[in-house]
Order: sequence, then structure tokens, then C-alpha cells
Amino acid sequence: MPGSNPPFMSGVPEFLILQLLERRSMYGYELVRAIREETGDHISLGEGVIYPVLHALERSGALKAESRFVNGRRRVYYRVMARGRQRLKGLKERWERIREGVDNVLANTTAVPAEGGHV
Amino acid sequence: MPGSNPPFMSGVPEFLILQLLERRSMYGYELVRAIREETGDHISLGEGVIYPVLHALERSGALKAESRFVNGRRRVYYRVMARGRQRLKGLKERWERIREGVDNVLANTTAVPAEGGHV
DNA sequence: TTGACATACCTTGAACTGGTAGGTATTTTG
DNA sequence: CAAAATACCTACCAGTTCAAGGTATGTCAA
Repeated sequence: MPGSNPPFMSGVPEFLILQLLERRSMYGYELVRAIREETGDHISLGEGVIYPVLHALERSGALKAESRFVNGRRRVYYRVMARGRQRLKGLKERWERIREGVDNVLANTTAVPAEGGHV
Repeated sequence: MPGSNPPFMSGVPEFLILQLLERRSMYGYELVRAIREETGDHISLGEGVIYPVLHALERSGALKAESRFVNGRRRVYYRVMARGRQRLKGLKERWERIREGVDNVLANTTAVPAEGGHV
């Protein structure tokens, strides 16, 4: 089974990429390592995930790509544009909301029967 | 746009359903409201999301369904089985890991260059 | 009685997304 | 010279959420 869709990951690659690139411009291969390291090894994304997201973000105008040559190897650096910062802001809000929502349920171990049950 | 895939939601419906049902058995329509309320209105899932997940969880042996009649209306109550508790445990661990990973990156506004760099 | 609304169940189709696997090419290292 | 690391890329699969629509009963007001 090649696919197998792991839970809780939708939106995460895009989010992490934008968040990291907002701090400083990076190239794809660098992002792969950065994500593994900066998440504390909690999240690891392969190149097959990173590159397509990068390309989609560039197409949508969130990122600007710039090719540079270092040691004879090509690197494509990505820089966050205004549209990307906007997108990031929206994702951040969404993340907070969902995280709170889920954690609310997780915290509620003792579960009060019902809220509006008067009389 | 019918579809539109909101980020950060994959796995969340299944997770919330299992978590809530572990506390007490409920029926589908009840879960719809419970999720809205217990997440503090942060997450709202329609019946079109809940029912298919419920059926899938039952097929996989995570839940057991039991039809009851109340006020002439049919209700299908779901109860968490051993397989469901196992599944829930796995999801909980996954959620913690990803939440931590993402929050690590979010917290890192000032970005220390690298962690393990001795000498 | 009629209409509207809440309750309560269900299915289908579309859209999106991440993951795996595979592929190319260069530099560095042993 | 071979292997590994660097650095880029794409195609296909699978799984999921979501909106929309459909059925049926009970309740309540006009």
C-alpha cells in the first residue's frame, strides 16, 4: 500500500514551509532537513512532499523562486511574498482554532453531562 | 466550490468521535451537536462527515452499533470496542507528536541556528 | 389540516492532499 | 572508481473531508 493517509497532516507541510520561509529564504532540500530538525524530529517530510507544495505556492504567488548556483549545483531559493504572508496568517488562525477545539475535548476527561440542562 | 479541503482537519473527525464515545455511548445526530459544543464552537462537523466515519469505524470493529427506538424515532447508538480504544490511543499519540512538532516551529520566532552543534 | 422545523438517519460525487516510488545530475568521499 | 550525499523533479495512489441532496417521523403553531 503506497498511499495510506496519515491523520492530522493535511495542511501541515504548507504551513511549516511558509512559517520557516518567513524567517529566512531557503531551498527545497534545505527545508526537508529544517523541518525534521525544527520540529524536534516529530515531523519528517520527504522531498516528494516538499517540492510539489513549493511549486503550488509559487504558482499561487505566495512564494517567489530564485535559482542560484553553489558549488556547481543548482539551488532554488524561495522567498515569501505578501500573498504568502496573508496565507500564513490564515493558516495560523486555523491551526489555533483546531488545536484548541481538539484540546478542549481531550481535556474534558471528567465530562460534565450536559451544558444547557436546567430543571 | 463543493469540496475545498480545509487544512488541519484530516483525522480530526475520527479522533473526536472516538474520544467522545469513549466517555459515553452516543448516536450520530447527538455527536454532531456534542462536537460543536465540546470544542467550544471551534470545530463543527456536518452529518455528511459524521455518518460515514461512524460506519467505517464500525466496519473496522472499532465501534459496535445498537439501534434503539425513542419517541418513535430510530437512534443508532455507538459503543467503543477494544479495537477502538487501541485506535484512539494511536491517534492520541500521533496528535501529540504533530501538535508538538508544529508548535515547536511556531514558538521558534527568533530561530536559534541549530540545536546539536557542539564544537 | 397544513406548514414549518427539529430530529434522525443515509449516500453520492467532487476536490484536495500527502505519501511512495521512481528518475536525473552533480560533487564529495572512501 | 564506486558509493553516498546533495539537489532537483514528476506521476500515480489512496484516503479524507465536505457539500448537497434524499428519506422519514414527531412537534408545534396558525
